[in-house]
Amino acid sequence: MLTLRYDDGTIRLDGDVPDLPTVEFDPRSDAVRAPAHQYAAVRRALDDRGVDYEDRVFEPTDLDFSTTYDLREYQRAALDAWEAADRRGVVELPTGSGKTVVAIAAMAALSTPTLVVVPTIDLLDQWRRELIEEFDVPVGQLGGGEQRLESITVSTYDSAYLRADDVGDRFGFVVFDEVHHLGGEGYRDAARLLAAPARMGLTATFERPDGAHEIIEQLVGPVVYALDADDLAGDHLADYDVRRIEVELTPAEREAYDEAQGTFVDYLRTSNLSLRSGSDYRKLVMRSGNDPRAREALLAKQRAREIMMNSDAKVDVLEDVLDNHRDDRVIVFTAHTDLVYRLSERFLMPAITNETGTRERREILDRFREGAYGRVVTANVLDEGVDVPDANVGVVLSGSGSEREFTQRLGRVLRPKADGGRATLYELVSAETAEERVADRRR
DNA sequence: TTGACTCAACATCCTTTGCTACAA
DNA sequence: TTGTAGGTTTCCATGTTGAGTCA
Repeated sequence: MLTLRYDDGTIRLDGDVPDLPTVEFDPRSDAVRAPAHQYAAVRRALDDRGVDYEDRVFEPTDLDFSTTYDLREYQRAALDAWEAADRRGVVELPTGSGKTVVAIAAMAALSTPTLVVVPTIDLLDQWRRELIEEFDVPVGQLGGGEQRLESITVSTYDSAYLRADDVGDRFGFVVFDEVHHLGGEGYRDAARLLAAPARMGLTATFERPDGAHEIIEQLVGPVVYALDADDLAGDHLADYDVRRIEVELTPAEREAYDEAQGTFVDYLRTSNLSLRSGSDYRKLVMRSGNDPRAREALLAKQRAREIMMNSDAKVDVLEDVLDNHRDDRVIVFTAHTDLVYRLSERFLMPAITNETGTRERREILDRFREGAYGRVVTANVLDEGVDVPDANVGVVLSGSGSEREFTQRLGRVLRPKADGGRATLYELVSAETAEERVADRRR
């Protein structure tokens, strides 16, 4: 009789194994194996061939999760689409639309041991609080200094990666929150080593510029349901405006920018390098390892970026914006920590960067939530994975060309307003610089 | 328990012209 | 004819995080 069991991140098949596409013979252990994430596919293939087998991958459990959530229409539709896709796939919904609720409803429907994987400790805490409240069962934790397994466990991507081969047969369902992270070289192994047949990914921005979302599709499943902010604006999210404000560089900034950008472009011209994609850029980075001129070109590009992103005129415009929104709740985003501290001093705003400790960060956000602070300035810290209180105005002083970053920042102002008011996101862009292209790219 | 530190991993990092192959 | 996608791999810099270690 054929037997399936979990063994060190793989599904081991002992007995008379038929010819299956997903399995391979492993000469070192003299056994036939499939990667653990192929468990469901192996079972399906055996069932299709009418093969009789004993499945010892999971211990039988007797769990009953129930939930009192009333799903909104689109959340129900997302759950149905995921169910119809064989309980594998990615739900793509904008920030603030209640992605968590979809996963919780799925957990209740399956009532099987579940692992929730999240990118940050902050999200780990949020999920645990929510799950404890919803299911009234002990919720385990992997990461943040704790290693405790329960039938519902929340883990960081790092800990899931470190522990996947010894917990891979404990969970029948795995939820990857902010699933776009799973495209990272290391993190994808976590998904490979887990046997969980039911898999759900949650994100607001599935596609990755490096194309790694295709690997996520193999490991979790394709996008089964997607809505963007415009689909929900007005009903479940605030209506919003995005306003781009062009600012001029000062003469001194212009001179320095043109010189630095010129050094970069000159190098490209004289070195037969054309930059058409991210990989061309990587070629340039590689060259800079042993070509001093390439290195100087990259450093010059870096200087040019700093000038256009942190120009004086942006700070002046920010002053006007803050004046016009005295009674609003404003989050200011930049790309550089130096500027965060400069703005914090000049406008007396609390600052949050990677250097801000957990406790101080929490205090600032709590006061922002209570209304004691009306504005906050940050670099990239609040883009994702942090429970940020409601704001209705965002000011992007500088950012990358990443569509993901833009979507996340927009999401910070989109939670529905009590008074039904509109949200506004300002984008400050230095005129006649590469930043215009950067800003176009992210939209 | 905490805080400070190091380390590894992840993400972004991009020009404006012309070329080719291929699909609509 | 017109529009668009193509290609690729190891480290210039900055920002951010989680894990681990040590006092």
